[in-house]
Amino acid sequence: MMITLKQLAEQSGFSIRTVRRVLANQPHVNPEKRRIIMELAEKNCYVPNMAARSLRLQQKNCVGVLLEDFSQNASVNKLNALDAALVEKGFCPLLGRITPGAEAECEKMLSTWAGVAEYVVVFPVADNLRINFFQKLNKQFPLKFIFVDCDSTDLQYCVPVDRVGSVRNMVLALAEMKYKHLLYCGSLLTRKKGIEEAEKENLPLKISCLQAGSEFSDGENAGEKVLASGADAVFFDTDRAAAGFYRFAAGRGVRIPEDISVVGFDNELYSDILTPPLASLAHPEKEIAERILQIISGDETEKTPLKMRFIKRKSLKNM
Amino acid sequence: MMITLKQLAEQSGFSIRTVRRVLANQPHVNPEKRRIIMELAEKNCYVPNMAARSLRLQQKNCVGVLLEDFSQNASVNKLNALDAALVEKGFCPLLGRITPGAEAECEKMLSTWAGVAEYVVVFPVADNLRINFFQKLNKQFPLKFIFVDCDSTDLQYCVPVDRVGSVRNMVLALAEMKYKHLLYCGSLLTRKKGIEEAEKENLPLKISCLQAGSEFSDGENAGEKVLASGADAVFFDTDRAAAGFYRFAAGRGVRIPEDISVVGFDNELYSDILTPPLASLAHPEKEIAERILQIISGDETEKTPLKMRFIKRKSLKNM
DNA sequence: CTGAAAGCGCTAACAC
DNA sequence: GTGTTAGCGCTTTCAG
Repeated sequence: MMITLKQLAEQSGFSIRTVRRVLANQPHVNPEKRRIIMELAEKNCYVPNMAARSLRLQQKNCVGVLLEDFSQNASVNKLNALDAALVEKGFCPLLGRITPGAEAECEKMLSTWAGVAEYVVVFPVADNLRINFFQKLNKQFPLKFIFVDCDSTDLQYCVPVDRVGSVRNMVLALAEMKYKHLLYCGSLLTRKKGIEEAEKENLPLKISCLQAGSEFSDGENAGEKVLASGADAVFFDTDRAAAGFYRFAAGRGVRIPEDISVVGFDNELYSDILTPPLASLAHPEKEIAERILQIISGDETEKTPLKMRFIKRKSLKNM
Repeated sequence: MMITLKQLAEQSGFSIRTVRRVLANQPHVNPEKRRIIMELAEKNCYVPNMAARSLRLQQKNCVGVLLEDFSQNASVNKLNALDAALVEKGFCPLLGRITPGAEAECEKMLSTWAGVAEYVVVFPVADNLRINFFQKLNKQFPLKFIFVDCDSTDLQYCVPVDRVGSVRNMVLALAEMKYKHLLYCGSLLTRKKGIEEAEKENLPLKISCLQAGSEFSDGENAGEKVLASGADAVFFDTDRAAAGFYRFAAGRGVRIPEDISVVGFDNELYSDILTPPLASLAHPEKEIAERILQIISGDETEKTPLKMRFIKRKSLKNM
């Protein structure tokens, strides 16, 4: 099935060393012999065995990627950007998942990564981080974990994303756009803190809060209260919740953005497809991938938290 | 960094063989020695080296997964289902991408999979399959390719999905729901053929076709012509195109499903979030994953093409 | 019950 | 220019 150097050596009549020289493009080989060996290798589709190579060189060219959720929270966008960056540098992404409640399976999986991967990138659903579990992993496995978008400083490597500051900046931007009254509808800590940071600025913008969940149905169910608030703009925990509000609005004949403007969070794949396109805070996928590669390459220079991008779309006025 | 069996043997004073017995839970070890070795291994977080293990056992426990697109065509749903199934059986998914135009990089990546993976699952964007390239891969690499949702019979392993028959059945279902006039708006071959198959049934349902692309903007731009057709139901190539029509409808005050019912294709993550929720043909992700695992496990029994599920939602009448 | 040793495929130091 | 050989960490056969 898989031809080896040794077999190539036997079949060609030359030694392993010479065959190796040819296949590794090293000098000091008789051109004629080189040609013969090259042909033989191509004919037999020689491909080096990665397991043997890793073992011998003591180098691991896989990078583990751990996702909590394949369908939400724009994690797929991050995976996409990271995958592209990894492959470009010759690394192979090993895909895994952390399912809350299935920690044992996760550990089993990680143990099969030892020896082929050195780093493991973890994309946790933030605000939902089980720090203890990750710290245990950090100690238990001969793997270097890189935690993305996670505030703890105890963990070996981190790619911090400043959600709080990004929310704050978004609020400032809304104030600049002459909005009068912003309602925050949600319950996630980072969003709340960002709102509070913005409040400290004494903006000419009234800010009020409505406690609600972060799912589609939460946004839909909060609809009446959102309207009752009299706000001219509403910010939701997630694009999902914002999409729920869209449905409520459609049912009630509420016009977006004429009656009320809407901002979501995560910039999901569908945000642009909704009508009107939903303004949202986008994760800096590219920059995250870059940082991760810096860490893996050993030149970890930048440590400042990354910012999210405020994507203005037609769910805001004058877009 | 990573402790080895040999080091464990040296530190404990016993032989590699004995240490191995303990760690592999094999019998015939003095209980006291077992205890000592066990403790030492735990203290040092011993994890077996996968590269060495693969090499020695000549078995590959990674499975490559090749995606064409991370954001469209519900490929993420399939990836999700496959990943879950693979991990459950103790396989590690190796993630890769096929970018049209970047075949060379794809080959480079595949060559790094040799020795750690035996099978590679390919999720091509159907109707867009570059058979030649895949056949070349099949010959060139010591890897067994499993092509999902792909009609060619020349390729070693296949998990066929009967798109044509599924479209046909969807049309029959619409006829049963008393629709009078269905418009197919698109250009993809499998959809067209499915429509043709349905036409052969002489249904009490007028069927007409409108040539259009499969992207969001295509659905949006086709809006006027769709209305002009007088159809009471329209079927698009993709959910994306259907979502484009939603936007047109919102702008023109066209009510879905009162004025016209809509059906998409792919059952994207957002289809349920649109207002009204978009009826669509869903890929049989779970069944695909099952078939793939059957092939990998060597008991390839079922060969009949899988069917897609017609997901009825409120973009249809009386839902 | 325990240990010595071979070998998976690859790489590279060392000879000639 | 070319060949021999040790060894990465693990598994297993064979001897004691």
